[in-house]
Parts: sequence; C-alpha cells; structure tokens
Amino acid sequence: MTTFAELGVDQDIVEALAVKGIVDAFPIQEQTIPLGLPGQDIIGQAKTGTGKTFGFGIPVVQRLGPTPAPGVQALIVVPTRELCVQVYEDMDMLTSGRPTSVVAIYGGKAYEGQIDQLKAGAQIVVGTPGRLIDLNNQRLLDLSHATEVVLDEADKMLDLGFLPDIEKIFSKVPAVRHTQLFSATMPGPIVALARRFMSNPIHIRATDPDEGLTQANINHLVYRAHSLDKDEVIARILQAEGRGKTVIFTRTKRAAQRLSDELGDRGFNTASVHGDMSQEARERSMAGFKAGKKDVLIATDVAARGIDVDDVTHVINHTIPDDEKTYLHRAGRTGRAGKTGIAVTFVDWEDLHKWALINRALEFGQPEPVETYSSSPHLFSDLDIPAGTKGRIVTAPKTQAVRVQPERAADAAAEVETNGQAPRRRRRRRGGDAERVGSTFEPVEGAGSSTSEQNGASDDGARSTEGGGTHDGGGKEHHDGKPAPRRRRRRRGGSGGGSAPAGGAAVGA
DNA sequence: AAAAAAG
Repeated sequence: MTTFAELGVDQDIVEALAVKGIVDAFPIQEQTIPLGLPGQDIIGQAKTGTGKTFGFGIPVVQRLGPTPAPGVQALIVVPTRELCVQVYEDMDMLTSGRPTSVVAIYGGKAYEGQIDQLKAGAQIVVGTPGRLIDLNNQRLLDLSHATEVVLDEADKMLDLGFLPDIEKIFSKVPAVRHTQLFSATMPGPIVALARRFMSNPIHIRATDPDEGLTQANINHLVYRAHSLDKDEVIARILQAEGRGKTVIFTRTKRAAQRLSDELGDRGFNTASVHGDMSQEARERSMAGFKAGKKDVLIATDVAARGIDVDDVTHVINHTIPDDEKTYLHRAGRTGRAGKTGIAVTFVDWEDLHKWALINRALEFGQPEPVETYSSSPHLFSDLDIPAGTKGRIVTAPKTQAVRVQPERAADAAAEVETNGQAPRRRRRRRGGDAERVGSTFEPVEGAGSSTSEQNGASDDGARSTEGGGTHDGGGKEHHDGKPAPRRRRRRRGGSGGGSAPAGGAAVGA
C-alpha cells in the first residue's frame, strides 16, 4: 500500500482525505496521480468502486496551484445530475484546505445559485453537458481558460447520445490543455475516438491480468424470472438476513415508479430515482438512501454509473441491462472499496439473448439462467464469497425450495397493512395475488441441486470451483411464511452468514 | 428502443 503523500499529494489534501478515513491509495490512484500531476493526458480504467474520482481529482486540484486566481480553470463533465452532485462533493472535500472553490452546474435546478457561484470566481466546475452548454451560450460560463478537462464515465460521455455535446464543449476549452478520461469500461473503438480529444494519452488499466472482467468483490446470481412472480421474489430478497442497502434497476422509468410504489405498499423503506421525477425529489431520494433513512433504491440506469453509496450489499436487476457495460456499472453499485456484494439478475423470456451476450462478454460461463421461485428466498442471501469464486457466478444452494402457502402469504400481507404507516394504496386483488403466488410455481423438487449440477457441468476447468456447497442446506426458518417486513426494520452489518443459509455451488468460467 | 441531458 502506498500513502497519498508518497505519491506527491500535498499535505492539505492528505489531511482532508484522512478526515474521511482515507489513508492508503488504491491501485488506480497509485498509477494515475504521479502521471496526472505533471500533466500527462490519461485514459484511466479501473473497476467500479476502486477510487477513480480521486485518481483524476487530486491532480486537477494541485495543478491549479495552492491559491489559484479567480475564474474557471478546470472542468469535469459527468453524465448524470446525481453523479454531478457526488463528484462536486468529492472535489469540495479535496479543496477544503485551500481557497480553491468548486461549483456544480447541472439541470433541473434554479440558475441563480449556480450563476452566483460562477460570478464569485469558482475555479473548478463539475457539470452535466446540457446546463454547461446553456450557461456557456449565455456567456455566463467562460471555458476559455479551462486547461484541466476531465470526462468522468468517459465512454458514456463519448457515446452517440452525448458526443455532439462533448464535441461542443471541447471546442470551447483551450486547445493546449490537460485532458483526463476515466471509466470502468473503455471499449476499443471509444478509446480510438477519445484520442481525438487528447494529446499522446497513456492508457492506464489498473487491473490484475489474472482477474476476470468482473469486480472480484461481487458475486453474481442469474435467474430466469417468472414474470408474474418477480415482485414476490424481490420482496423475498429484501427480507434476506444480512442485507444492507439495496439498489434495484429497471429498464424504464414507469417500471421503476411502479416497483417503488409496490414495494412501498409492501412495507419496505423505498426511494426511487428516475428521469420523470423532479430534480428536487431525485435529490431527496439520493440523500435519504445515502443517509440510510431509506434502504431500498429503485432506479433506472440514471443511477447505474458512478453513484457511490456505502454498505450497498445487493444490486437487483429487475430487468436485465442491455449490454455488458451497463451490467458492470449497475452491479458496481455494490462491492465498493473492498467490501463484498451480490448482484442478482432476472432475465425475462424475451431477454434471454441479452443474457447470452452478457454471459459471453463477461466470461461468466453460465449457459442458462436458473429458474427462480419466490419460495426460495435463501437463494439470495449469500453475501459470503466462497474461495475461488471471486467475481464469478454463484448458483443456487443445494437445498430444497418450499412453496409459499397461499394463506400464509395472505397473513403476511395483512400484517403490512396493520402496522405503522398505511400503504399509499391497497394492493389489488389481494386474495388473487396470494393464490397466484402459490399456484404459479412449477414443482420445485431439486430446484437447487439440479441447477448446481447443470452449472457445474459448464465449468471448463479453467478456474477452481472449490468452496461451494458448504452450507447447511437448511434455513427452514426462511423457507416460507416469513412475515412481511415491518416499517423501519433494519438489517445491518455482518456479511450474510449468521442465520442466512446462503451459499452454493460456485461455477468457474 | 430506453434513458440521460436545457427548458
């Protein structure tokens, strides 16, 4: 481990980091900070949650000097408003020991405060493309002296949706400048495109060549969902022992809102964030989730990239993402800064081809998603990562799934309605729902063991598969009829284990 | 095709 001081980081920044408990530099920081400080153009690539922001942020702050003159000298461009706020906060922290000031420029907010801060002489601007261009057009944001330029989530900023804006922004900053592009994912064609905006960039990949493509601290579970059953399965995951915060991703804004309402009705402490919400509501959701007042965040891909929240133990893909890059970024909301996490993905029938693509691209070596049943919640409470399976697929444990008894499901639902805050609306077709929960399932015998064998057979032997199947196969207390959660119930700390009968056969790739 | 990003 290298300390920041050893990398040439100024004392005031070292102290600002120390206040946050950050002492040792991560590999991407060790590699990019010494290059960024003297002004080397960098394409920085490192897995999710491994410290990229400070990798570019520290050199930006130091290159402006200890007491910079007023005026925008650094520009950091990000793809979403929430990430803008987060990166702003990081940069504000880094500059807390010096007069350098930072401003966040993004849409959905009043212009006034942002303009005031620019007029007051902010030196570092963190912004989203639309508002940056807007203020630049209004001659309220002068970018002609921004000699430090960063694209965070660079591959996203350079994709078709953003590229015209980015080209516009690059046309407004000095031709002679220091340019840094960072992301966890950098496809070859994007790297080639990126070079147009850089001079002699060096491409840093802070990854162990022996590692897979996925983040080692995250385990992955993939299931083919019974669509009528998905809400129920997700509700069961949310009752897993040892669960900390959870982020659930949907494909559309409408689905995010519906699921948020549904899980809220079931008594979970939910927040949501998507583009149909007011910016105020979006920020309230994020703040509540970060602070722990809410422990379930339902989001579109607006939250897929960059968002850093402590103690997210589960990521759930309610709908499978479109490609492997989005998969990595979504899953990367957990397993950050060395912590462990689990990513559960549901694949609808019509999306099986998407799974095939992701499976191949990420080298999971999982031929078919496993069937899922809401009656087997223990499938989803595995936070322990068995040796030899890091960052790989983990499949169902060899336990027998048990069907939810309709009457008990109804009891659980009734309990939700009678405790604490009333649901926003009554569940529809209460009895019918409960009936359906029981009747949707196919026979479940061997749900665990057969899938494990199936997956084991897919192992090509390249990776060790030891360490799986170490669990008790019991966990009867979780098999069915577990009451719906009470409001404010907290499940904190620990990494699975305990009463969670998690575990399972691990599959190499 | 969806989501994001100005209003």
